[in-house]
Amino acid sequence: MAFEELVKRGEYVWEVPQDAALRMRVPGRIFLSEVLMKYLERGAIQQVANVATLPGIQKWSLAMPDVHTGYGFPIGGVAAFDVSEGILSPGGVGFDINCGTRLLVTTLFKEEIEPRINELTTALFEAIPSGLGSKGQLRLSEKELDGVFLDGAKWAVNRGYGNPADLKHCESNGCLDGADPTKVSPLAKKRGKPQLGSLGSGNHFLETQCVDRVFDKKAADLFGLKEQQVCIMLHSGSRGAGHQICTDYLKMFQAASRKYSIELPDKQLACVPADSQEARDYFSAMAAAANYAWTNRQVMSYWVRDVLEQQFNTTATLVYDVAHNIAKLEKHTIDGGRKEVYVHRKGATRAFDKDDSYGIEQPVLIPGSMGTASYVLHGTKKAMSTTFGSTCHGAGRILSRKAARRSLTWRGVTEGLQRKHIVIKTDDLSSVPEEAPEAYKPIDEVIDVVSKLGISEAVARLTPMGVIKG
DNA sequence: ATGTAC
Repeated sequence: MAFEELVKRGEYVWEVPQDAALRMRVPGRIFLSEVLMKYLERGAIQQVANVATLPGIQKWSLAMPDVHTGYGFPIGGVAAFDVSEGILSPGGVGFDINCGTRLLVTTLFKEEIEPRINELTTALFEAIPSGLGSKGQLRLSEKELDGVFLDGAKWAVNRGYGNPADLKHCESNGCLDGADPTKVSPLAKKRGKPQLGSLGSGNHFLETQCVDRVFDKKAADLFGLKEQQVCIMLHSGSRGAGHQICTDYLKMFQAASRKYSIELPDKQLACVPADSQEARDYFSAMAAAANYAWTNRQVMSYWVRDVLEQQFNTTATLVYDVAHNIAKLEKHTIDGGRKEVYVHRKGATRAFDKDDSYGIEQPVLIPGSMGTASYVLHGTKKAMSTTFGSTCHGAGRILSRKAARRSLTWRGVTEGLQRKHIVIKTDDLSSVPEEAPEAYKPIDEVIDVVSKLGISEAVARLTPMGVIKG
C-alpha cells in the first residue's frame, strides 16, 4: 500500500481503496490537507489498510489528520467493530489506556498571572510529581486501588479530591461501566498502586495557558471561557497500570488470535472475537485502567486547586475531561440502522453532537505540542455520520524521539520557549528536544482540517504561559 | 506511552 494508491474522495478526504488481495473488508479513509500529506508515512497508510482486514469492521478504517505509525493500529486511528461479529484489540486502544486531556478554568486573567508565572509554575511542579517512574502522594491499600479501578473519578471525589460537579464534566462521568479489578494482573496493580496522582513522562504535561481567541462565543460562555482567562491543562493517562494491562492482554491475545483462527497481516493487531471470554476480560481490565486514568487526572486537579488556593486565594472549575486512547461500546447509525459497536479510538477524541454536561455539543479538548497552542472544540452531527463521533487528538509526531534528540538541543528549544515568554520546568532534560514543537505537526493546520471537514468546530484557542514536562 | 527487553 503506497501513496500513489490513495484516491481523493473530497477536500481533505483520501481513500485507501479496498484491496481484495490484501483481504481488506472495507476501504480506509485518511483525512489530510496538502500540507499534512507531506508528513504522511507509508507505514501509517499500511496500518490503515491492515486494520481494514479485521473481522466485523464497519464502513471504513479511519485516520485523523494527526495520524502517524503506531503499534499495529495507527495513532490517530478510529475503527468500529460489530459487537457480535467483530473483535476487540489492545493495539487499537494503545499502551497508555485512557491517555487524555483535562481542562480547568481559573478566575484569573493573563495580566494577573504574568508577573508571577515563574513562582506558579514552580509551585505546580513541586505539587504534582512528574517524570518516568514518578509516584503520587497517596498511599493506597489493595482495596482502595480496587475502588479506583471500579469507580474512576468518583472514587477521588468521594474522598474529597474535588467536588461532585467535576464528574458531570468528564467524558462518561469519569467512569466506564464493566470494570473488574479481578481481571487486572498483580503486576499491573503493583505498578499502579504508588503512581496515582502523578503526571508521567513523554508527551504528558501540565500547562498554565490563557485563552488567546474565542471562535464560538455561545459555546465558550457555556464552557466558562473568556478571552485572556487563565486555564490549566493536564495531559496524562493510566501510568504503569494501563501499560501493564495492555502488555498482559497483548501477550494473551497473541495465542488467542490463533485459537480463534483470526488471520492477521501484522502480529501487532492481535485481537479476539468481541463476544469471547478473552474479550470480556480485556474490556473489564481496560475499563479499570480507564477509570484509574480519570482518577489520576482528578487527584492531580486537587493539587492544582490547592496551589491556586495558596498562591492566589482562588480555585478552578473543571471545563471537561476527554479520553483519547480507549475502546467504547456505543450505538451508531450505520447504513440507515442503529448498531452496537466497539469503537476503538487510538489517538482520537470522542466528538459527539450531544452531551449532557452543558446541554450542547460535547466539548473536545486538543492539546498542542510543547510551546504551541491547544484548542477547545465541540463535536458535530457530521462526526456522528462520518467518523463514529470522533476527531483528532493532538499535533501528531513527525520526528521519532531519537531523531528529535539528534537534530534538536535542550538549550535551543528552551530558548525558543523563552522568546515566547513561556516558562518550563522538568526533571528530564531529554524530554525537551523530544517534545519540541519541531518534532510535531503544526497544530493549527490539524485543527483547520477537522474544522473544514466539520467533524468538530473550534470554540477557543489557548496559548501556553508555563509548562511542566513529564 | 513505559521500572525503554522475550
